[in-house]
Amino acid sequence: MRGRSIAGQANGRPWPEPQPAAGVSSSAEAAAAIDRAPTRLDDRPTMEPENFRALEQGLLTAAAAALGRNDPAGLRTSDAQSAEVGDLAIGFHGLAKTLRADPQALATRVAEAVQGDARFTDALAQNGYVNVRIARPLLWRAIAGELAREGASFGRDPALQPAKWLVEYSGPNTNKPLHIGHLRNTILGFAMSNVVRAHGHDVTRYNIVNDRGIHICKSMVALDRFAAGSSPETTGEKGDHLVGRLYSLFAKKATEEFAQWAAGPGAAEIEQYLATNRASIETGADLQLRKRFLQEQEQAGRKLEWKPAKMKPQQYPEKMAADAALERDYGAWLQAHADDVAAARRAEGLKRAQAAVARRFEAEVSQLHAQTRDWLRRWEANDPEIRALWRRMNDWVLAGIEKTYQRLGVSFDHVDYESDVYLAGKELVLELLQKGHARKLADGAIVFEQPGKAAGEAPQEKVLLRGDGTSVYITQDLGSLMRRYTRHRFAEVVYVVGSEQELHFELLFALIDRLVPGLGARCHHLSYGMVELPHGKMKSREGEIIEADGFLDTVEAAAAAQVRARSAELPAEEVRRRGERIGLAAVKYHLLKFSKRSTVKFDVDEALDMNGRTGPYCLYALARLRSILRKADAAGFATQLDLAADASRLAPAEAGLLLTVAKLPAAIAAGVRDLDPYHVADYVYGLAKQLNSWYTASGEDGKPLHPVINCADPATRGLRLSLLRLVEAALERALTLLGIGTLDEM
RNA sequence: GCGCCCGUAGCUCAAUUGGCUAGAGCGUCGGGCUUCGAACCCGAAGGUUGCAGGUUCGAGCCCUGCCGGGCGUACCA
Repeated sequence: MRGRSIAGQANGRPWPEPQPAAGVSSSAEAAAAIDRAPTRLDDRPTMEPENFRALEQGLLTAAAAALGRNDPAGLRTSDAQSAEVGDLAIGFHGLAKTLRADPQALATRVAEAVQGDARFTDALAQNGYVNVRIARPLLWRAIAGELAREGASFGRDPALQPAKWLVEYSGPNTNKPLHIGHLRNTILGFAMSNVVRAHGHDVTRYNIVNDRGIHICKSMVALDRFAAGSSPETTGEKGDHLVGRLYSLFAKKATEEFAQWAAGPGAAEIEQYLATNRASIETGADLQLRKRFLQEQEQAGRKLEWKPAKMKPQQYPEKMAADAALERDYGAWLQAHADDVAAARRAEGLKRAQAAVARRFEAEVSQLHAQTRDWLRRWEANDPEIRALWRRMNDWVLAGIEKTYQRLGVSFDHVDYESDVYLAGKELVLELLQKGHARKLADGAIVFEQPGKAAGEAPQEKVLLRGDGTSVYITQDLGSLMRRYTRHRFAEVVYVVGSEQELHFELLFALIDRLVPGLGARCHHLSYGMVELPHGKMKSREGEIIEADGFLDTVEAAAAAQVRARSAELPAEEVRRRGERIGLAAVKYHLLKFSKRSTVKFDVDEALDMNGRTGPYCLYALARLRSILRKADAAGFATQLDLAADASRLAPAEAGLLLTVAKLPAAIAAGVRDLDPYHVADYVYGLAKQLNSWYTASGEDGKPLHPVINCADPATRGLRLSLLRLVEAALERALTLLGIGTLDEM
């Protein structure tokens, strides 16, 4: 599993020509797909559309033909305005512009032509759109046929040119367990890789383990000095938790060491700092107090009014008077809070002094930090003793993290270790230098001039290689990216990394583009928002994190408690199993239901909530559906998909379900287009909701509108059972793409 | 300071990439279990899409300027 040596790997130049870009999605590709699709239904009326997409293309071609055009360029389908007016719509605003025509006139002409087409049963022209209803038998055969043919690969784009994709996600550190931030990354990345694969591409999943650097040395030193002999075997802890605890222990001991020093030999140094910086400290503290005062006032509805840009001159006197009053109150407030003022100044002074002195302390006084630095040097020098300890502790952590991946149900095809790749890239930087893309500073550092973003802004000098020849972050990423390219010749690569690293990836992609022209545009940063903790509600101190395993335990236990409450007779083991599934579904769906840019405010209560737009809701809809199928089976009814079912009996809600089933490929395509699995999460909920609504719908008399097992008419019952098979397949498929496992019973 | 992202219902978020009447969940109020699973369904109230201009047949989406928030701006990773 450990990555192979990369020695000599970077010698394969010159790099081969890049492959033609296999686009995420482009108009050219769409046009090519239209050309390829067998859509000339009007020429060959007996030909059946092989899938929903072909049906849409058939409609577009018919519309184009009605307007005297031989291809549907410039037209595309969208959702009908409502289910009452049709299944699909076409808007004519764009075409009207190029034709210098009235959109409504075009829509009317198309509506008239479509009326006479047996494939369509209704056409309504309104507001420059035509809303069309598709003949039910045709709709049924196209969609049911597509699912029957595609099976487990339902959702792919048959017109797609498959390409090689790499998706990198998770990126754990070996000094601590996974936390809630890793959880979003890992769930998002795994779902993304599934969605790209489902679209039809060849995907390789990558993980990158940050297993080297000063952080892991701290855990090692803590073990050495304060916990000698500890191991997962002796303490019974999960390896990642043990090492994480040692890392915290190091921080605690280092703080103690500093406090001791500050109270003794360092006291004079701190006092001196306080004396020299007194004025600045008092200003800083006072500013904070003023901010506090203004916040208090604002809550009471008062604030500084002086904003000349927004004021009319005649308002000036009034606003100035208001502000003056506020200032007077501030003076009084300060006097009333004299103790606070003194305390704030003391606290601010101490904070600054410690920050200022701590750096010197760490570098010159601290024994702990000295040992850590020494061990890092020995690690880099391949000291066998240090390497052995490092390897042992990394293995503890990785074994622990692997367990977390297993319970999450995520996996990788390749794992890179930074300890293997961190030296790669030096030669690439030298190559950039040779080719004139980078230059050398007086101290030997090699820098790249990243052009300024704003007009007139000076270019930023980015260091690619330090003066002493050592690598920085970008060096190793450049090396591993090139290594992956030479190995896989990928068409596209996706890095799932938080948005705070956008600049880094811009630089990385600009650099790789200099080495392999055109490659930069095929590298993507799936940049997602932060996971915020609700500070108010949870009293989470700064730096405190929610650790993944414990969090998952909490959610799964809460889900299990609900299962137990609902079905008391269930064996404990089954309660636990369902709790796991439901809890995981809740967490995963919560992390995927927002678009990627959105910051997720991780309210544990909200993630725990099983009602509303949640994972458990989706699981429930599917479990309910499966319950019907089970009972139908037991009653002796055929429940397999019947392509020849009489679709003319489809109720409106059922045609709607059928249409939604058919839109899974579009949701997947949108997910790939935006590099955001959120579209699939949105799809699942929409389908589940539609199913629940259909299920409970009743007529004026209060009787169920859509009985299945109790349906008196065998043909309708068969059709409904078939439809449920389709919905089941679509729900199962979409949830699986999100990495959410389903249940037969809840 | 500069750059990127964001600002939509009380709260949390969508909006088919510039198109039909801006939609969901939570919360609030009201209704629905003697028939296939109520972790459900139906209905109601709730919007000057931060503000001001501009482009367009058409703007939540594009442009400009403000206001407010987040992130970044390392020879850290």
